[in-house]
Amino acid sequence: MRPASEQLLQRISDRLKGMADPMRLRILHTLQDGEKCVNEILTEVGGSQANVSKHLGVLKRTGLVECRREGVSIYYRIEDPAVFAICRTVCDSLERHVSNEMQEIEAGRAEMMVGAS
Amino acid sequence: MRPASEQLLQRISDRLKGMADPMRLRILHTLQDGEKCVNEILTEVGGSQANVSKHLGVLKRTGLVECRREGVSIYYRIEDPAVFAICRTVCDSLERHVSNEMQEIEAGRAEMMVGAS
DNA sequence: AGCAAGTATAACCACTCGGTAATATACGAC
DNA sequence: GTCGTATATTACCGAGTGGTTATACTTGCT
Repeated sequence: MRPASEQLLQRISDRLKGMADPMRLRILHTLQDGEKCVNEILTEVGGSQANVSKHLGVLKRTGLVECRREGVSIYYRIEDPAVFAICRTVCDSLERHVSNEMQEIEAGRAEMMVGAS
Repeated sequence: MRPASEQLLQRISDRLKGMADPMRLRILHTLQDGEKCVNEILTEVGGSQANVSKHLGVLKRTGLVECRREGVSIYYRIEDPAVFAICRTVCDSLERHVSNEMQEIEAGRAEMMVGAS
C-alpha cells in the first residue's frame, strides 16, 4: 500500500473541509445550473450578504469555484464538477446506511416479537 | 432542481467533515486492507495514543468506521467503502487542477518569451 | 467630482477542533 | 483481589470557524 504522502492528504482534507458546510453545499448546489452573480446566489440560498460572501471566499480559496467580474457584479461558477460526484457518492452511502439501520430495526422488532408471549 | 433538504445537507457535510482531516484520512487508509486494532493503527499512522483514539471516536460517531472488542483489544474496520471512492474522486480532481496550473504556467512562460527581446 | 449598487473585508463573539498530558476504564493473567 | 496492557475520557490550550454588524472597496452613472 502506498504511504499516501502527507501533502496529498493535506490537500484532500482541505478540499473536503471546503465542502463540509451546509451553506457552502447550498451554494455549490445552486451553481450546478450555471454561473451566477452574488446577488442571485444570495436570494437563492438565503442568509446575510457578508456571510455568503465569506463562504464564497472559502470556496474560492479551496479551488472549488472561480469567479469573474462583469461590471459591478461578480459571477461565480463551479471550477470542478467533481464536487457533484463526491456529493452523489456521499448520498448513496448515506442511503445505504439508513436502509441498514431500517433493516436492523426491523430485525430487532422481529426478535422482540418472538420473545413476546 | 431539488431544494436539497436541510437535513440531507447537514448529514452530507457531517460526513465530509468526518473525513476532512489528514490523520483521519491516514487511519481510513490504513484500514483499507482489513480491520486492525488500535495498537496496530497507532504504529502505522503515528501520533499519540490519545490523539488517535479521539480521531477514531470521531470516525465512529460519523459512521465511517465500526469496531468490535476482542479481549483487551478493540478492532476497527471501515463501515462504508464509499470513503475510498470519495478520496479517488478528490484525487482525480486535484490532479486535473494541478495539470491545469502547469498548463497556465507554461502558457505564461511562452507569453513572456514572446515579449522578451 | 459625487452617489448608488454590488461585493468584499474587518472587528468581534461564541463555539468547535486538533493537540497534549493526565486520569479513568475494561479486560486478561496471576 | 492486584498488576499490567489496551483503550477511552477528561481537562485544558491555541487556533480556526461560522455568524453578525459595520465599514471599505470597486464600478457605473450622472
